[in-house]
Amino acid sequence: MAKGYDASLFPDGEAAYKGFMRDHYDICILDIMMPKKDGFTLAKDIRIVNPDVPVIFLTAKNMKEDVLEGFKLGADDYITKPFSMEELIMRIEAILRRTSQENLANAQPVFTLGRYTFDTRKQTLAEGDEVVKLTTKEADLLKLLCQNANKILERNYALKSIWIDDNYFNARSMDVYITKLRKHLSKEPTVEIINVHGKGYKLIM
Amino acid sequence: MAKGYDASLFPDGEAAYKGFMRDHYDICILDIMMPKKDGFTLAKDIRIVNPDVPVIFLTAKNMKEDVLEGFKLGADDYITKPFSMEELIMRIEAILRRTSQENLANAQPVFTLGRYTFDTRKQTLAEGDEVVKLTTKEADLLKLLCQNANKILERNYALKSIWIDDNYFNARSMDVYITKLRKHLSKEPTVEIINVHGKGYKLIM
DNA sequence: TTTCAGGCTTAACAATATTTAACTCCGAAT
DNA sequence: ATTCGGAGTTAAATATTGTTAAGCCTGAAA
Repeated sequence: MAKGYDASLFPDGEAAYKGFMRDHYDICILDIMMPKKDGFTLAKDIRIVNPDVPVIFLTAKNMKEDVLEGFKLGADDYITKPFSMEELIMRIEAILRRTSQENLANAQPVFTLGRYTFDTRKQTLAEGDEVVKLTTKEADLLKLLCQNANKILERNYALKSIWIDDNYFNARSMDVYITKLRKHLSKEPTVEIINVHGKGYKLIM
Repeated sequence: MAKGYDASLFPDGEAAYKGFMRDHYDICILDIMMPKKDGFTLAKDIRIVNPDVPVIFLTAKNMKEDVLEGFKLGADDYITKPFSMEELIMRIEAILRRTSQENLANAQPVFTLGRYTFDTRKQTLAEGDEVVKLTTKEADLLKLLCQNANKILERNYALKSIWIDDNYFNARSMDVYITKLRKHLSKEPTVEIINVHGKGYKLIM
């Protein structure tokens, strides 16, 4: 898609809900007037499952009550049609700028994992004077886990990000790398990679 | 001031700049058309000193170029006059919700259940030195119960939150997990999960 | 160009987690 | 007291994850 975003478009509220449950999204842009499930209802359902994902409402209506209703549901912004694509993109970026502190974590080249020090650039895991070289995949996966420390790293997200394609075999491959990372980190009991069944993995530290 | 905010109002851009340098502000709402120093220039000056403070532009003009210009300067929102005070407040709160989010949502990670200690992050239930690993679903459900301790946890809510869909089979599944949790907690008579017929469950402690 | 080692994937099987099923029990309403 | 739907329990079935090792590919050394 243009501007380097990877986006999904759904024909109605129910399809959007199913899509949201299946994959990871950084932001939701909901049309209030949608077939089957309107934007407000969809936002409520999404909030039950994920209280944090940013939501922007999109509507032709310009009624004050609707705008207030939207913000009460925890909207991050509210755009009335007609609007320019530039403005929508600007507003999306304004929100993501605040939301994804990943940019900060992304920039971070070195993580401290208990007694270990993980250097993402050198791809090394050091414990005192003992330095272990990690393979590229090991380092990529550990980096993602560190960036999402104490939060869930979704399978889909990790697979798409490291393996590009999230098929069965790549998922098995990822499991293998989780095992390897657990072995690498096994000396440090305060650091743990736990599985979140059906969702992904979480680095606890 | 109304709504519990502590706000300062400045007659022009220069006064606002001096005010900003003197005191701490959580958010800036800048009118673009101001005497002495316009909103854009002021925003640039503020950004030099503080790249993080949220900025909202306020203007009578509705020109696209202005809006885009504002967002390029790192605006968090952009409101055109006339606007209602409610909407302004809603938009301010939407931004502050994101900005001042020191993981209030993640809230309490550890609960004490009589002799047991439940760690939601590690998904463990500890009794002295004996630590039991809970499965994801067990931990999710127990967490919901703890968050609603001594209050009723409604079936629908729990199902939507953990199982996504609240159909018959998932309700049966939830029953199974209630049984498991009761077994896990069986050594502690002061903690009990009771059923509220037709409504849900209540964690008594 | 051939060989080899490292890195990654695939396969096979083991262990866990979750759902479904079958049946029992209980509480509220008639 | 009877009936019915929700709730409780256990076990089997299914799905997901964990682990080990074999196989395959590729780039660097010989």
